[in-house]
Amino acid sequence: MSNQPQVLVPDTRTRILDLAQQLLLSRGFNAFSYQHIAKELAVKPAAIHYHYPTKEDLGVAIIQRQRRRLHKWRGLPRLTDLLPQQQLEALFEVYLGHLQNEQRVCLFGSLAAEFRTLPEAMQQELRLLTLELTDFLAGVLEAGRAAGTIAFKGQPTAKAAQVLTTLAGALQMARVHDERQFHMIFEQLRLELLPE
Amino acid sequence: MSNQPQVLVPDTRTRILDLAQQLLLSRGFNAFSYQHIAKELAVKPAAIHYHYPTKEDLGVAIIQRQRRRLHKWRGLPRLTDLLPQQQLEALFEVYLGHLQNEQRVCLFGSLAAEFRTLPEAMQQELRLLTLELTDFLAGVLEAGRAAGTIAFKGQPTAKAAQVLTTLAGALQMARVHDERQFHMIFEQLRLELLPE
DNA sequence: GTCTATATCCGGATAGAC
DNA sequence: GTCTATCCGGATATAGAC
Repeated sequence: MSNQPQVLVPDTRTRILDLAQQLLLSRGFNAFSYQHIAKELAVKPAAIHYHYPTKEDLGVAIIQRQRRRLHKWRGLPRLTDLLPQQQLEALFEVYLGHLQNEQRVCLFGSLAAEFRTLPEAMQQELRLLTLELTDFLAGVLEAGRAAGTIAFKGQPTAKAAQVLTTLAGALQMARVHDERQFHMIFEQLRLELLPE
Repeated sequence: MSNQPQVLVPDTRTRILDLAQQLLLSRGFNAFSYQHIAKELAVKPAAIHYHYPTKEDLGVAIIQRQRRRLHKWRGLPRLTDLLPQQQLEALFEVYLGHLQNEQRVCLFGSLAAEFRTLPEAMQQELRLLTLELTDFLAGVLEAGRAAGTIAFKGQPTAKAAQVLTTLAGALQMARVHDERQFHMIFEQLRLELLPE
């Protein structure tokens, strides 16, 4: 789920975006500043403003990139060739990755709490991201149930929304407590969806 | 889940706490200020500092009051006399109440995202609150399963943690999208836990 | 218990030199 | 593309009058 050409050191613009996303996920949108980024990258805040004039631009860019990554990821043969239950496992792996990156929260989980304080453009992008993610998962769940390898009651869309909010919440739990809380919830999900 | 004596107009100290909690739930901890509270209550920021010297004091007071309310609520005969599945429904009602109050998020869902930016004392109080809530729900689930009226696989503690994070996440979903998203997830939960 | 006045700091953002 | 310098607003917080 990385989309860089083989460049060892990304350009400044990308390094800003990478770091901003890291800070967003670990501190929230209102609690990170251009100065945080500037200090870490050893540049001045004005340089950041050159690439992203306003904080809103920066926030929007983060979410849009994540949407592009999702689209690309959904289309990878490495993913589309998999069986539904394997695609579900692949999605689980992404969330496990969040946990291990010391980030411990996904974009939705980071932005939902302060949603009402976000610029309109960011709100709209986040809505699109969650809709697209839900849509993808609903398709996987439906196909898995048809094939008899994924189990759940009710409508695929409802179940997909439930699973995604649970995963987001589980990452938040890991932040408040520790990894074991996440794995507890995680295994509970797996137990219910993928019974042998 | 209200613990005021029959006073029509609460004292300033309480009005501050009430409003601060409302602001916390709707904007997050870092995005509300003493000035917001002061303007709404038609007093000056210095008056707030008199009652709660620092913002940390205010934040801690909010969580501690919620913990006291939970303890009181758990012990009410109106609750303890109920059957497990009814206690579960009563808990669901609390979350439905959040939704209808235009608040649309619980304390955990509000604070988890910016957790790392919170004062240590608030972090500790929030940990205690979630532990106590999980403990309560785990007991209800276990009793319900023993009585054959609540259905779930796995350990009661794991299921309790999963249900609570799902509820927290569902409220966040309602904020990002609309109430229907919440009800979808909500009915999915009910469908799985309380089958007829 | 609430006010005025103020100290201090940090946030996002812009102008213009290099 | 990055810098220096600066503006402006808003944040938490305190001192001391009333």
